[in-house]
Amino acid sequence: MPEDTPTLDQAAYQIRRYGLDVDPQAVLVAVRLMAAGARLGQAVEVHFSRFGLSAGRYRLLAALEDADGEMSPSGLADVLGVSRATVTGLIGGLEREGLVLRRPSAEDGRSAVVVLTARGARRMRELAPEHFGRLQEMVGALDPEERAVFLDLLGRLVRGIPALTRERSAREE
Amino acid sequence: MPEDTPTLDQAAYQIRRYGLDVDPQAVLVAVRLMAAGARLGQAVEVHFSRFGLSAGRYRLLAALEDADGEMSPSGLADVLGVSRATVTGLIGGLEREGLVLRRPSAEDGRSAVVVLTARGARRMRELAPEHFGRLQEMVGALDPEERAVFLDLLGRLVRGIPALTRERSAREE
DNA sequence: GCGAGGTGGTTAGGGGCCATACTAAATGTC
DNA sequence: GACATTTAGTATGGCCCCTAACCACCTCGC
Repeated sequence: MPEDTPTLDQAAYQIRRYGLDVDPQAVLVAVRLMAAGARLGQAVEVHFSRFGLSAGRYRLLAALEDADGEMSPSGLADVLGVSRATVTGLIGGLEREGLVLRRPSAEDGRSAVVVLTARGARRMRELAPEHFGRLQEMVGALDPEERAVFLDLLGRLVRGIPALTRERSAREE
Repeated sequence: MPEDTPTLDQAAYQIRRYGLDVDPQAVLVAVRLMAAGARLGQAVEVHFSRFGLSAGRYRLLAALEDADGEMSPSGLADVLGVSRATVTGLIGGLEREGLVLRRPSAEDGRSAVVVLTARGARRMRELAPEHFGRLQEMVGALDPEERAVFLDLLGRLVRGIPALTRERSAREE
């Protein structure tokens, strides 16, 4: 699984196979971004597994810290951009490890409050230097100006993602 | 889950909480790329589900086309960059749908050959116009020069991914 | 030949994510 | 106040991906 795949030629070949009028370079951007995302996602899981966490669990703990240590499950789901069911699963794992605990809400009988434990806070404190250090190292190949350019371009691509899922008008079938 | 999260301020805040000497902008690039990858991944799954496929299954069918319709499971695993076990699962799904079939290899008694069926080829032909069209649309916000810049920067970031998983030298603890 | 080690494929079990469907509690309406 | 609707959280079952373990087969060295 080399890292510069697919190539422009491969993309062009796949498009031409169906006689489509599509820019191979545009397709290449989309496909490479997907591949990079998948690759990065896997590396991040390996990275966090060293601390007994996963990417999702880390993000939940970080969100908890940002909220001064307390937050409801549905609030977490909103902030993390995942479903409530996923948050339930993440909390379960973190609670088993004692990094977080669940307390019923005083105001709302339906609601719960997820609390960052001292142990959870310590875990975050311990992994922070290495975590952020490695992230910085990964991005080190880009100078600050290039990073700004990348963030701009990436943001514009992200805003184009709805093109993949949007319903099309009827006459386009 | 807004699309410009986290912000530079949020990244800076999380870093400062531990008194680390890390560039917030670098961290932001890493985190945004992760978020974009996850977001794109989900959108792609929705996209492919319209054709009764998933991203993994589509990629397998495409790899099969590139190899003129026949390939061994382990060859597919190499090309797709996933484990052999994952390929076994993908083939299972595709075989149930009749898009692919499994045949024992004539030369090697251990090996199997995965064959793209006529139905599989037709499915790919049918979805191609919409698939590539939407990809192009997603990338439409970037002009060709910007796309080239993006591919360059993305490639350099991908080459930095090993920084996340690499073992560190002993004196760094 | 024949046993050792390597390779191909599958199974089992785990985690992350999702959608769907359910329960319990809060809220709105009459 | 009683009933319908909405909301919070969870359980279930699915897909994708992984690793580890396993079996069958190939291949190499003796």
